[in-house]
Amino acid sequence: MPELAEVETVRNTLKKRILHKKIVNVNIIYGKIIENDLDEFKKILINNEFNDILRKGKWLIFELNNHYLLSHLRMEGKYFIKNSDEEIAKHEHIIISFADGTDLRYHDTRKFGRMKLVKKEDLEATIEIAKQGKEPLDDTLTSVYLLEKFKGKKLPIKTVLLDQEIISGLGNIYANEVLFASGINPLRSASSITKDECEKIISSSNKIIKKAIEMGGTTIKSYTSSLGVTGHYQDYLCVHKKEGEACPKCGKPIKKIKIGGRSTYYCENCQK
DNA sequence: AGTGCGACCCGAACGC
DNA sequence: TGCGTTCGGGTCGCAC
Repeated sequence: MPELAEVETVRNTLKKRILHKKIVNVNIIYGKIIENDLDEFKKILINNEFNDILRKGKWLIFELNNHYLLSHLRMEGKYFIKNSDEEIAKHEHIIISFADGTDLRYHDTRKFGRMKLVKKEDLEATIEIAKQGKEPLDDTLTSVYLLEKFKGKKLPIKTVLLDQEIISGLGNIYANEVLFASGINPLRSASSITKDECEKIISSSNKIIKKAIEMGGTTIKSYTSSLGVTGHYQDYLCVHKKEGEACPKCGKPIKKIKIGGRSTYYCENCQK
């Protein structure tokens, strides 16, 4: 559950459930998720509380007193809310217990997610946050901005759309979908993209991300959030994971290739 | 600097 | 059936 839309869904659902509850215990089962010293991590969280949850790109930002907890779900990170007396399930790696007898549990089959505590004053300088580019829904994401970023880049446009320092929040699934919606061949170099095509990329990203947020995100693998929200955007995918199926526009079979080591799906006929 | 690629993980899907 | 192998997903770090 990798992308901006999913992270936004998690943010909204968790906000309703965990704010202003005193943290009484932290149980770390798999520590490599956490980038801080583990004792330090526990010490800062215990007796603290979450005051708000923010988001930047695909990073969740839990606001504590004096600190922020950054959390990146990567592919399969999930948060569950459970009663503290429930048995710890497989793949639950970090358990944050509240005074009211509930837990916030971080579950990650692939153990790819990351967490990091930073002091409040250090947030903006934190490399993971500082590097984030403009978000698809941000008004300041303009064709002028994209043209400037694409200038001189020989890399395929597909690869460049995945660069979080340029557009923050697009992952492999949506990059495939955005290029299909924009009628752009994923192999073209970023520098060959015209201003008009930049406009198309922006409007398609907007449309796709908005729809995906509305649908609770995409779920290639079955995903149910802590609150029973299931992503339904997969019902709207045009090309991703559709190798050999008919293109929704022209009916020719969808092709699958690798670009920069990543699966890329597109229609040769519709994407020039 | 820009670019390319392996490493990190492990369940699912695939091949035999 | 059961085994071994491959793949995928986002990001970092290292090598060129």
